[in-house]
Amino acid sequence: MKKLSRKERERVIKRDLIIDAALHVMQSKGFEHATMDEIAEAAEIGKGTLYLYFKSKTALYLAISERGSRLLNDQLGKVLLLELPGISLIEKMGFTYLNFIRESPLYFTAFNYFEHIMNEGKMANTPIMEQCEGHAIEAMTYIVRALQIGMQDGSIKKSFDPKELGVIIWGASKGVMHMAFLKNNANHMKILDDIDFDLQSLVSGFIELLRSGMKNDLKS
Amino acid sequence: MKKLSRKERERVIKRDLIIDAALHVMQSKGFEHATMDEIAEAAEIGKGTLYLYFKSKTALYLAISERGSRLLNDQLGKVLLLELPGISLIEKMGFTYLNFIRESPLYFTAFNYFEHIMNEGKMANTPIMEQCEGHAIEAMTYIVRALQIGMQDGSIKKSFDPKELGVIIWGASKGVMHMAFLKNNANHMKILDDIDFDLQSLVSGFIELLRSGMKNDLKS
Amino acid sequence: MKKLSRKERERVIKRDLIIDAALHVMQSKGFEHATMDEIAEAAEIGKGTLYLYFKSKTALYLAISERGSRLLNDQLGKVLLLELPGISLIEKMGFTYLNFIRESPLYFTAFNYFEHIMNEGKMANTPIMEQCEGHAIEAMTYIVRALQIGMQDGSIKKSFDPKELGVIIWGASKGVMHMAFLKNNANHMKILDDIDFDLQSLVSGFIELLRSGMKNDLKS
Amino acid sequence: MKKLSRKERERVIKRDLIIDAALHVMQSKGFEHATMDEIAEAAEIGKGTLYLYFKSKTALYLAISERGSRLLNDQLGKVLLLELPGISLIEKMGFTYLNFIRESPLYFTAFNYFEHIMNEGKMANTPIMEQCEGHAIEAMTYIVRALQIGMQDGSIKKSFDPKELGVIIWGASKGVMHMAFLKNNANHMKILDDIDFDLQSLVSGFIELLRSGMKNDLKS
DNA sequence: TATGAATGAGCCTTCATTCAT
DNA sequence: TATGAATGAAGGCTCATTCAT
Repeated sequence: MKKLSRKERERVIKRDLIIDAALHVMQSKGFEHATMDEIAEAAEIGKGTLYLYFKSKTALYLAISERGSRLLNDQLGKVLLLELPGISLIEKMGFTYLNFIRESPLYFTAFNYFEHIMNEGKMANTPIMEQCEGHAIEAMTYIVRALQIGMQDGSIKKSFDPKELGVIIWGASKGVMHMAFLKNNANHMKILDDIDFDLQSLVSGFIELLRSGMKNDLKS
Repeated sequence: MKKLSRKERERVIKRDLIIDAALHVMQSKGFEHATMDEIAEAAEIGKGTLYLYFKSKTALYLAISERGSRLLNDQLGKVLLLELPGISLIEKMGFTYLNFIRESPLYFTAFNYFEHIMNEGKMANTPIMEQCEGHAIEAMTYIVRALQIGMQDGSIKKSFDPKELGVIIWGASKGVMHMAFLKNNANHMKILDDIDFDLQSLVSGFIELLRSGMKNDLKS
Repeated sequence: MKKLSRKERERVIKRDLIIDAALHVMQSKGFEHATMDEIAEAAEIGKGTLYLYFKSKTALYLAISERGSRLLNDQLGKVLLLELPGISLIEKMGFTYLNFIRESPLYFTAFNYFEHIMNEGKMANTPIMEQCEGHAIEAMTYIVRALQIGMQDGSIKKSFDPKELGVIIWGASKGVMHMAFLKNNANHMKILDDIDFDLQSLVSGFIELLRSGMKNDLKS
Repeated sequence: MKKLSRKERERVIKRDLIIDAALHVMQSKGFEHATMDEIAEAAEIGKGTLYLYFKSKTALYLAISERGSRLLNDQLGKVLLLELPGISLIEKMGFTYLNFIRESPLYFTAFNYFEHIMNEGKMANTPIMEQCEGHAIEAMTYIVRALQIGMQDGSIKKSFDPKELGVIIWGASKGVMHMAFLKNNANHMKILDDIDFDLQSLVSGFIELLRSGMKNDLKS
């Protein structure tokens, strides 16, 4: 499509390396305890340079979220191309989400950060914010499309509004993922010790619950 | 039961007034941007007095969460006493949660704060922290009990492990509530504008989804 | 002499109990980390009551110092009554000081506190301050008297000015005691580990040094 | 020896300027009443910059002590190179110490602060702390060496253990210096008014006392 | 473009002292 | 006389952001 000059290409690469470094720092220090100094050092650049690439700490965090949701959307988009009944698409999307989070759990935190920022009304109308929001809309759209396909092929009940159901599934998925993460943490709640589950089994159960709940039981 | 002296009663009342003030400040400033100075001023007490009642900012935040979950548990506990099939108990609990959050949305944020603190491992072994955890366990127990009742009375499938299903429902509920809040906020995502829903309808849909998913379809 | 009413006697007793408690708290917390709250609690009185007996934290500290130097002076005064050559009186006073500090090391810190306060010019002209200063003058006087006796009975060189020598001995003694305390502490300097000494041996050496230095060698 | 880059040299210079400023503030406010704000203002830098050079208030204090003891050791070390009997070396060291303190009395307070910190066990194992301790050991070593020389050349009695005697001299010297300072202060004890002495005469007297006490009287 | 020294607003927390009861 | 709840000044420290080189 558009051709980037060498300078521009180098800039994009460096930007990505900074995000890599930022993710690395957050893995050990936690999302909000990571300082710009540490990130700059980890990226092996000066702090001033860091600010050349990201206008603020928030912008850097959002860039992480943006990258994460972009990568996730790539995978969700491919699921939608499969020749499967709608309900199976939803199921596949669920496991796609699960695997993505399992491999890069930090993005999960980053997504939450994006929503936090949006809620606070900060950085409205900035390009990065709009990109993030665009990705969120895209993800929602994939889910809604799969639901619509399912309602048309008869695999999913028509009693739900597809958009509303999309929001429900999206929200509920995040909640279940969050719960699973709590257990994985060193300082989780005692109650979770009594229950034998992990990320995989919890999400599987959740997807099975969804499947049963959405399934069209009527003979047509 | 136990009789508190006048001093003790006054102390409890004042403590509650401080929590009220803290909640009020957070409504305008947001949970983490509220400062101890502002809270003290809102409570019309000196900053030193504030520290007399709450050893740290975190302890104050946790006290808010503790109060919230205590109030919620009171309501959940009463639901469990109703003579209803298990699946209806779950449904009622869902709406109880919904209404509680609608009336006191700040507690929702406070719950999340508690989990955040627990995850970070701060303040482990403090009384307030253990109270909060106790409440969380209690809430989970109410859900699991309702599920067990439902499995016995035949209103809920037996294919799920009740405890694991409890975790799923608990997590998913929080996720859906969170989604609904995003919409209610002034700076919500554009995608949510296209969809006609509110807290009520979204949770209703979610509960209906749960109901269908858990319902025992077999003739016995 | 003067007769104290019952009220006055009780007040003196209580004052002493508070000083006991304060000393006890300082033993564990250290002189400057002891708070008025802890001291009041240890004395089993209210904080307000504490302020009825001592106008300020500094006044309390000075009262400790005052008691300490009063007790020490009592002992020094008795030494002066002994029928001994002056140089032996000095020696005896040195060991008296040593034993007093060994039995009640906290007074040593209290003495230093008094000098600290005096240096800062705080609380000048208060009764307690003047009492403390009076005790210090008294202690100095005992030393000077012993020196004068020694110079008269020929046991001590006359080449020194007795008052100046008194100041030297007084200051040097405190410095040596301080050094010995450093060794007794858990976190003392490594250099002190290489040397085999304790409070007793160090002070003995010091007194022997003094004795030799002051001794009159000339045949008269 | 080692070559510092321009940046490194500038940093060292600035660090020294900050220490100068800190010393200046302490001259008027006293050691512990000097605040980081005041010191930063006196150094004409921001508070953040101050923390860039010194990690904590304690670290700054220790840096002052470190500089002081380094400067003093330089002078003590040179004394040891002189071709003089041991007893004269000790005497010269005494006057070296005296003059050093007279010219930079604040270092005297700083030395005491170092011992205070060491006693409390704070900041153990930090580089600055170890430097300070190293300097203290070095100073002690100079004294002990001079004593050993004196015992070998016959100018000092062999009846003392040189190390123990070193500790005694070191401690006693500090005590006498301290006493002399009390007199110089605006709010000194009245008793000192009656005595005609100053830093110089007091220390001279003390050194004469030491000399007599240590001198070898035996004809060899 | 790259740097990193400098900044300073802002926060939490402590604790001696007061005073109404 | 006794109390202890209330106070608020004061201080140390962090860290995102800027800017001169």
